Amino acid sequence: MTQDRTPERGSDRYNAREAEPRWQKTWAERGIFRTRNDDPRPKFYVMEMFPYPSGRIHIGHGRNYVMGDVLARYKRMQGFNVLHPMGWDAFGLPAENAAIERGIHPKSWTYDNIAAMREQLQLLGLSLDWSREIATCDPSYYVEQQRIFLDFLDNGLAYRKESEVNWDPVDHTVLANEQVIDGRGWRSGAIVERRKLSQWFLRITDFAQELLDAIDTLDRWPEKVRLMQRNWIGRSEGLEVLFEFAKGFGPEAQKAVKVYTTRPDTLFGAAFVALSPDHPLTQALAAKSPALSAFVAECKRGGTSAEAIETQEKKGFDTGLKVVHPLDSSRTVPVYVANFVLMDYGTGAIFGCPAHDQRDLDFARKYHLPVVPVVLPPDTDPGAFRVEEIAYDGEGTLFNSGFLDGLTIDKAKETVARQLERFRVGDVPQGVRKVNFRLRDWGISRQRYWGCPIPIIHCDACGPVGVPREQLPVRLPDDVSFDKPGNPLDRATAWRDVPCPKCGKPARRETDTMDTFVDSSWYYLRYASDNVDRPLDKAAVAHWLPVDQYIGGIEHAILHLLYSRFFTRALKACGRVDVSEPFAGLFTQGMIVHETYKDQDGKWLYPEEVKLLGPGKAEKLSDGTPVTVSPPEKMSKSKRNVVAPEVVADTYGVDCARWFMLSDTPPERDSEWTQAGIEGAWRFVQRVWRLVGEAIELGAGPGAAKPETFGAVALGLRRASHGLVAAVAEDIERLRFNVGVAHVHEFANAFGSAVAAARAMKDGVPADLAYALTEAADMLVPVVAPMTPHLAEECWAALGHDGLVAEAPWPATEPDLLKQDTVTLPIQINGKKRDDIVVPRAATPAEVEAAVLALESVQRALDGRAPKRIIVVPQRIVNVVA
RNA sequence: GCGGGCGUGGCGGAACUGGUAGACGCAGCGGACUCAAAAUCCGCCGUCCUCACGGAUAUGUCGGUUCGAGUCCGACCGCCCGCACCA
Repeated sequence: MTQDRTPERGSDRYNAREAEPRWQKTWAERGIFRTRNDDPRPKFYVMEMFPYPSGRIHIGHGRNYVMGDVLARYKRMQGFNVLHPMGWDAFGLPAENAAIERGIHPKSWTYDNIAAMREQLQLLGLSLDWSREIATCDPSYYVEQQRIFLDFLDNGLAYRKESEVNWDPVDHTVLANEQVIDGRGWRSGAIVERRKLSQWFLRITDFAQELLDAIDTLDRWPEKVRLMQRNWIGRSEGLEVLFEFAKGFGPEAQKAVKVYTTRPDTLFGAAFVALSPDHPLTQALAAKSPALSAFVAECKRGGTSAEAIETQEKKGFDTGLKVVHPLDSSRTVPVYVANFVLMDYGTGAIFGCPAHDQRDLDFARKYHLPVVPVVLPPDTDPGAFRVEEIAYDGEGTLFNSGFLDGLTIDKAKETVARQLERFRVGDVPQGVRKVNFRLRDWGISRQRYWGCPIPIIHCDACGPVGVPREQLPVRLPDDVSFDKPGNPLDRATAWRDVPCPKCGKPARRETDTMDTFVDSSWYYLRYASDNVDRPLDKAAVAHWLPVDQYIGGIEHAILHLLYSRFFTRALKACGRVDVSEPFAGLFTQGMIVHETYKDQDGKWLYPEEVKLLGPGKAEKLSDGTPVTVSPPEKMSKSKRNVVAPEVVADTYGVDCARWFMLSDTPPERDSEWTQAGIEGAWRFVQRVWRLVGEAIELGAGPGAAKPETFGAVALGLRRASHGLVAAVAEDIERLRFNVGVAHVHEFANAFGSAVAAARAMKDGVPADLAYALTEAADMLVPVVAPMTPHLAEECWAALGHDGLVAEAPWPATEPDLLKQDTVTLPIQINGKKRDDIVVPRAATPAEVEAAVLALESVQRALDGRAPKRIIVVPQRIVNVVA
């Protein structure tokens, strides 16, 4: 294995193009990244969010894989049994679009893309266990997903209900919210209708409280993500209150309407009650009132987009009904239908307190309803307090509120709750405490072809029946056509029409498929099995989970991560796994951005079509015409500001790309890809190669005996070497790759100085320095191995080591070399640095003080006076207060 | 509107729990080597004053706590991100 590649000094360049494929082949042949479940070493599970196989990757996609790879390789060297898998999030809409637009079958489009992207990923030299590769579109993967669905069904975690969707009447398809633009379908341009369909839901809300509480335990997640999840779950504590209709002002069918409020303290400020347009009472009233019916229709026309909602005016319709105030039977309050009241939150009805809620205030001003303030801000004169255009939602004490006057908001809430719990309407309490969540159950039905089939057969007699497990998987039929709008599965009669498993009568398969978020909610469990064709292996899952470090984009902060957290809990409830939290550590990496270039005709140009002339200046390579350079943006095919990994590999080698991606910018921030940057990385790679060459030439070589004593130069180098090992270990553990890179650079400078010193010695290199030079190279190479693995292998072999550095242990450090015998203390006078002093590390504060007072600079500053105070912070600093 | 984060040289950024601000890299400038260039190596590189020694000043702005503040507290300015009729 060991080859003679001793670089000749100065003349020999490291040839990445030749070396990189060679080492990748060696790794693959030896299968060193294949992980065994029965390995006795402690486990470490690191994974990056798996990619959607969209076609080809650009270098921007590589960043998170490289970061995960550095950690995986480092942990292996630290003696862990590392699981570092890869797979494909392979179902989804783009494959169907390709089928519609280009006539390519989604399956072949997807698998072709997977093949191309797998090759590109392998080019990056990632230490992945490809034997556990999965593709979510493969029946071997989704068969288990169908079993899981049936388990959920059996355990009451999956159910069917009517739900509204965005329906495109031209394409005959359901649209996601983001596919609705200005109320029209993004492809057809048809006005989108809201249609009710019977769909499958997963009961994530059963776990709302647990999902919320457990966020507190995720101490290795970014605070930002934890906060986003808390907000998304959106717990609120409130009260459901029955408002009885006033005599002669109620509907016939019911005595009272139930509203939900988190501010029962403001009840005395109630000016109106408002119902959702979808409220059953509204529907009943609209049936008899054409005017109300028209108003409801108008409300439904509004778009669902954020902008549409934001700009939408508050509108109401006075039903003419009146309710009695729950705490003051002498008062009545009008009942409106209002466009801003949501049916699927709380009870679909609210009471409005205009003085303390901006939305209610806007509504009240429009319909000339009374605005009575009931919460008085601290230190405010009750006579002078007015609410005009801005509602007051701050702290204060109650007033204008009868028996609540003088209470704090919290006390008043409690008092009202107790009161209304005692009051009765008929035989039920008028008020009931209620916790509500913003989180809704997860609708997973998609009216699409390219997704996991829902294993259900609909029978007119038996209803929806689960496909018997021995008949799984329900495979997607290949023979479908995309020449007509709508879901091809609806027309695949040979596949669709089957007998009912229960009664045998003619029935039909469910033609909806699952949301692709289902596919990604459990794939990290699938990797745990070393045979992915069998059902989830509970023991393997228990062994590997939770994932120790998960790395991916911030765009998945809410849905994917919340769904995954739900899935582990739901599977646990079904007895399938024993883990609750899937990801112990989460890291969200930044994107790679690149300048964009446009020629004079406004056409986007690829970076390789452009010659850079200076900051912000460039010309077209082909004809020398000026090019407009715009600030860096996320790499995207449409703007052509992409760099292909193959091109980088060919010119500089992938180690350069890896090194550059890890350099300079903190990994959680966006990083700019530049020509100067990749060239800097190239210089560094060559520099390491040269330094190793110098160490081979000047050093003691492998197996040399360690000298008894070391001179100043050798000792200095040894301290630097051992310090490097310790520093970079910590940097990688903390995922601070940019700092790790800086530490390696710093060491390279020290190494270079020691080499120069060795060369300058007339009588040859002394044994102590020769030993230190070899040791320095033997430490530097494993330290850079996680980051530039190919270069490291080449150096490792050149240094005369037999095995692979990828399998070598992380270098051991000598504790004595990590601490200095003396320390340099900065000396401050009145907080300003005036001098330095070198003292023994163990010096007592009294000794330091004496030495400091003897300093000429201190004497000069004191000018004969005694110092007021001397602060000695051991091993840090001394401050003399004059 | 609500919530969160961030402001450090020409640029990316470093600075452990309050203890030498600007590590390291990029760009720039000067030098060595070379017929010349590339590569490489050495030196300089926040701002202002000074030939220099040295000094002053400096982490968005203003104030506070402290022997000492980039770091802690308060107010303000600017930028970025998330959520958004959730009662």
